[in-house]
Amino acid sequence: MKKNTQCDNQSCFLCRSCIKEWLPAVAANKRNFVAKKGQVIFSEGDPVTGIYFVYEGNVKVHKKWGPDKELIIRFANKGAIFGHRVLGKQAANYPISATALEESLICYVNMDFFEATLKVNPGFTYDLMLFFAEELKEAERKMRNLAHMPVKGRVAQALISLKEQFGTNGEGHVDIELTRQDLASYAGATYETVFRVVNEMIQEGTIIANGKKISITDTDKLFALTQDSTL
Amino acid sequence: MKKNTQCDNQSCFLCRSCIKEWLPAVAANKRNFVAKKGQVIFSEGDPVTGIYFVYEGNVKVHKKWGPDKELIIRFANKGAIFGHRVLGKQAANYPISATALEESLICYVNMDFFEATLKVNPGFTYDLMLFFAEELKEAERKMRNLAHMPVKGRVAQALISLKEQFGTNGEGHVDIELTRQDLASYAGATYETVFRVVNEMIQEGTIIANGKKISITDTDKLFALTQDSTL
DNA sequence: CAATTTTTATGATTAAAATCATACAACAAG
DNA sequence: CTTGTTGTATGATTTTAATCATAAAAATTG
Repeated sequence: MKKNTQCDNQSCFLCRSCIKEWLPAVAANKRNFVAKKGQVIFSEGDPVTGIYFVYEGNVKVHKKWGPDKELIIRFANKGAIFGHRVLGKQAANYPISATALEESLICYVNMDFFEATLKVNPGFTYDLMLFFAEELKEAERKMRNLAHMPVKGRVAQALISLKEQFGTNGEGHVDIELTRQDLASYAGATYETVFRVVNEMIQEGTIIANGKKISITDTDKLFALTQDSTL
Repeated sequence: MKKNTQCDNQSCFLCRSCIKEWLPAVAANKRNFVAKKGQVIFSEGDPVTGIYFVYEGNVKVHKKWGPDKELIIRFANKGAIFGHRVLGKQAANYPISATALEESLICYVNMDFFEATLKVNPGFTYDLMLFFAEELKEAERKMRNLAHMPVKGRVAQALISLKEQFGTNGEGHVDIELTRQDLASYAGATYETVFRVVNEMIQEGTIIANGKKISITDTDKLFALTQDSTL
């Protein structure tokens, strides 16, 4: 049950994409820490000090609206980078919050070191650019979905994305346990609406849910919900 | 009234960010062409062949939903890059469509040359990455807005963004003429709803509209519409 | 393990925004 | 310059999803 308190210096986005010669510098400059379940790692509006990586665990990246609404932008799990939206700006603020969904081992490097890394590793800069391009493509798809796709489709899409990111475990259910509220925030809808929509999906035999454990039983039907009906 | 048919090799994102020594290569590889008003430059799903820049004019980047709905992701005007979401992938497809809103002078480079440019110009890669980071931050804000902000706020935000991007001309109105339908597609709402909301804003003295010419008369009031009321 | 907090569950009501319907104006094209 | 198309204008109706209200489980914690 003893957990690691240090990362292995080779799994995260940073260590994978920079040249080997730079790894000792990373090791010297990184700071590992454990974030407890529910712990806010940084909050929207906080001054930017550095960039984060997930070595183990799962972190939600979210953006608030009012006191009790939020949109979950993405989940950062093993290897993922977060807090990277603000680069090249001095004294900027994080545009999003990051909260651990489970106990997570986080790796942190400050901004100066991160910028040095970019300078020394053109390959890393290139990979980061590709990653951004991919995220942007995805973000634009989600924007379109939020604007035009009904909630049921968005929930279906959310489940598909979760399955893609987290895979399925031995019992066949998507390997992440989210509260219905978090699923709702990820789909961009309210808890109640998502609750109803999930029930419909269960009724229709598209998914099976046992509390937070959700299995997709009819991938085609789920996928069909994400398509506009007119095609 | 004679218009340019060639760009000046110095104004667009590409020419501004790469080293001077590379400019002759750009000049040799670029292809300029004029896109007429309403002309579809490429369409969602088309195979990717290269990257585009706007030398003059205005291009909407949009994503369809069904036969008669779309979300306008952004407008690309003087100097802007578009069609850049898909990089590092061979044989991918454009995830969005690009349509000229007015007669525009476009500059095109094929994918091979663009990737060569990235290799030879680490500074360009870096700038492109920063640009992506900025766009992503903006996209995430828009996602949150689409999920939680009412239409009126989204229209207000759309007008503010348009003013930021296009400025105001001599008569004080935002220097872009959009159909109400395009404004609606940009705000992620229907024509009718936007029509009503714009009328409200006029009534409330926030903006003045003379057909497609829109002036912002009360910036504070407009801005207030984009904030969540609970703060 | 009792107490508190969080999460799930579900019906009833309301509000927001989409859809439908229709008319007219402006503009482009033959 | 008349005809078709595109954009504007607006009321009525319907749909979707949010809000409100309340209860019961479940999970966490002192």
